[in-house]
This record gives sequence, structure tokens and C-alpha cells, in this order.
Amino acid sequence: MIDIDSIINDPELILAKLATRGYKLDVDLIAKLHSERKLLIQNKETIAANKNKLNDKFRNAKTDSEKDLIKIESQDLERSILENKNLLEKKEQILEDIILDIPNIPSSGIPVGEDESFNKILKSFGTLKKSDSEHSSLLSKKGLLNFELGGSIAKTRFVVMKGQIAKLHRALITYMLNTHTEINNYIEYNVPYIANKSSLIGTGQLPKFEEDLFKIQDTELYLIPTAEVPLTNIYRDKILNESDLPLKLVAHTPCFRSEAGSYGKDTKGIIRQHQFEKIELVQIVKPQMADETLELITSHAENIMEALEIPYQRVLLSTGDLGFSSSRTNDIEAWFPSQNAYREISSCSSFTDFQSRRLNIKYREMDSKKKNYVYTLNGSGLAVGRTMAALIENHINGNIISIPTVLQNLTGFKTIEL
RNA sequence: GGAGAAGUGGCUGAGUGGCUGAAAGCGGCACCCUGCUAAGGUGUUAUAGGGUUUAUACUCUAUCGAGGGUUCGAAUCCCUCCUUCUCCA
Repeated sequence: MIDIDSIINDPELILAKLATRGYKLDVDLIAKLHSERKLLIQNKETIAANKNKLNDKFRNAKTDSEKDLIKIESQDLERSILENKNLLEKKEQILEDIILDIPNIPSSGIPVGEDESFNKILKSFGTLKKSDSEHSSLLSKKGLLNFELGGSIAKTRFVVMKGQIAKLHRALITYMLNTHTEINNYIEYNVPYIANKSSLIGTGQLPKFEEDLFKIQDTELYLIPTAEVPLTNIYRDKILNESDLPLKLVAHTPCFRSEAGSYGKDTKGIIRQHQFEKIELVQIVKPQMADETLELITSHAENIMEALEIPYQRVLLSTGDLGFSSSRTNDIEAWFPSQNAYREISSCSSFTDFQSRRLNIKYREMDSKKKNYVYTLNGSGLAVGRTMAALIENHINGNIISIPTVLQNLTGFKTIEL
């Protein structure tokens, strides 16, 4: 959520920044609603103050007739307070709906452009090999991946993994969690896989992107699309001490996405499933640490790629490709030989105070004791299914998949023979 | 699933209709004192939103799990919901 005062104070700047990501801000409407809101507040509070004075008078009133008069007057005031309150609530609801719909302001250091073609490749790792060994057709043959079963148990875009592949999948999870907790010093969490509306509004998935989520019927609950939601919400409505920061959290969870609007896209393999697993890194930091932290989170994701010997590139997203809540995002894209292309495997984002305003997470400055909003960041470290697919495609030789050394003591085998 | 009990500031905990935004203690902070350490003293210490002000500051409104209701007036009474605990199944 963008600070409304910053919109009122410098509308041109905000307008221009949001325009680079294709959002048209109605500044006049916001300013109008904002000032109407203030007037209503002033009105309501003036009446409330009068009523409070009247109540004090009642205690000192001596005669019954005096008391009766006060009663009537006070009831009158109560009525107009109520009237005002209803008006105010309506206005605030309208204003809030507008504010919650506004995406974050893009960081000034990122490429301006309307779509992903303006993204900037920042670095790349590994030597690219070409092959037409596509992970799903290879593994389906031996039943290690079974898309038909996934479809019959649930529906299309679900998969069943079996045997060595299921174990490889689990080994990847363990390896990533171990690395992030033991080497990168994140605190491991296990969190609910279902989140309520306020949590999802807090991190920015709602109210705008409800169609991307699985909603549980007859409730206000949703399956989480990423562990970012529960992890960041751990600190909702909290005031932290400066010395508590940075907070570094990691969790492994399944993620559920309806993938509305992706019909026909990535139908092959485990690239785009309704359910997939992900290791999510979240950091809560002081504003001045944000850039440094984004670099760190990105490198934490990249280190996993390097240890797994999967070629990748780092891409800085342009204004047009940025996620709703993000102000700056690095994508890590893994090389998929069968597609002769890089595909996203991790997205590391800096949210400035966009989420912390929605979530009401602040910290108290050590010296001045002033309370400020924290900055939140997160990144996938990594998406497990996609990592496994990339690993397989990059490590297959003939019909032998060789397991990277770092995983071997977790899998208990060094190769998978197809 | 059924029956009870409870939810008060950073924490513990008092408060059953009106100078209670809330006693007391702990913790935090500031200052003082003590040769050092340990201890002691004094003061201060919720959040959000308005208004006045260059600012310090002052002032108003709301908030005692959430939402409604009763009342001139609610932390306190009533209703609904949520959460926690205990007992039963």
C-alpha cells in the first residue's frame, strides 16, 4: 500500500512512476476523497467531544428535569455521530479499495518498459548444453512421473512422483533448507498452508488477484500461493526493535495456484502445476538495508543453482514485468536444454514498505525511538519442481541422470537409470 | 461434537456502570547516588487518527480479543463471533 500522504504531496511523481508500469492513478479522485474524509472525521470528533462534556455535566446535575434535558440532548448528538460515522465508513471503504488496488512504485534503478522484453540480463552461470531430453517424457516412460494419475486423482496440472524421483524431490527440499538454515542463517518455520483474507491482503495477493488463488468453499480461506504469505504475516501488527533486524525466515511449503489465464501454456512437464513445492526466503529489514539484502537473497538462491550445477542467468525485471507488490525484482532463470530457453526458477523481490504498511509492521529506531515501517523482501530459494526438472535435463547423459555431489548423501544414490 | 472458564498496556496482574487510557509489580528508558561491582533513589514509559504550532509542545477523538446492543454514560451489563485453557465424548 502506497502512503496516501505521498500521493497528496507529490502527485506528479507518483503518477509518472506508476505510469511506467502501466497503472493510471486517479490523483484527483484520491485527493477529493481524502479531504472529504478529513472533514467527516473533524465533524464526528467535534460532536463526540461535545457529547463527552455533556456526560460530565450529567453527573453534576441536581434535578431530574435538568437530567432529562441532558439525556435528550445527548441522544440527539449520538444520532448525528452515528450519521457521520456511516458516511465516514462509506468514504473510507471507497478510498481503501482504491489504495489497495494501486501497485507498488517501481525502484528508480530498473529498466523502464512495458513488458519482459525490456528485462535486463545481469549475469549468467554455467555452460549451456543443447539436447532434446525433455524431463517429463523421459520420466513418464518409467512411471517416475505420472501426469495421468495426477489428473485422475485431482485434475490436470497435478502430478504423482514415484520412487527415486520422489526421493530426489525430497532431497532437494532438505538440501535447500539445510543450506539456508545452516549456512545462510535463516530461521526455519513450518506454517499453515491455508491463509485468511487479511493475510493475503497484507502481502498483496488480495483483493486484486483472487482468481489466481484456490478458495475454500463457504469460507474466507484460501490455499497459499507461496510461503511468503504465512511467513510475512508472522509479524503482522508488530513493532520490532531495531536490534531485532534483520529477521530472516525460511519455510518449505506446497504452493497452490489456480493458473487462471494460463490455458495451453507450459502444458508439458512439471513447469506449471496447480500444486508445487517451494523453499521461500523472507527478510524483514531496515529501509537502508533493502538493496544490500536483495543482493544477498538473490545470491542465496544462486548459490543453490551453482551447487546443483545448473546453468542460469539473473534477470532484472523491467517496470512492465514487475509483480504487483514489488518495487524491484531479480529473477533467476534456469537453463532448460529441451526448450532451448531459460525459465524462471526463483523470483527475488524488494517490496519497500508496500507490504509492511498493509501488514502494519514497524520497528523502533534505537536512537530516536521513532517508529518506521520495516522493509520486506523475499525470494524463492528455490522452486523445487522446476529445480528438479532443470537438474534432470542438465544432468542427463544417455539414459543416466547423475545426481550432484551435494545431494548424494541425501538421496542415497548417485544416478538414476532410465 | 458437548460442558465450563478465561481473553486488560512489552510482560504479570487489579479493576462489575461515571475524573479509569486504566492500580500495582516486572521489564524498558532518563537522571541521581554509590570508589568498582552489587544494590538504591527519582522520574518517565500504549497505539492510531484529527486540530493548533516553525518546532518543542498542547489539545481533541477512538481503542481493555473482534463486532453489535442496552444506557445520558460501558473495560465493567446483554448478544454474536474468534482465540486459549480445563473437563467430557
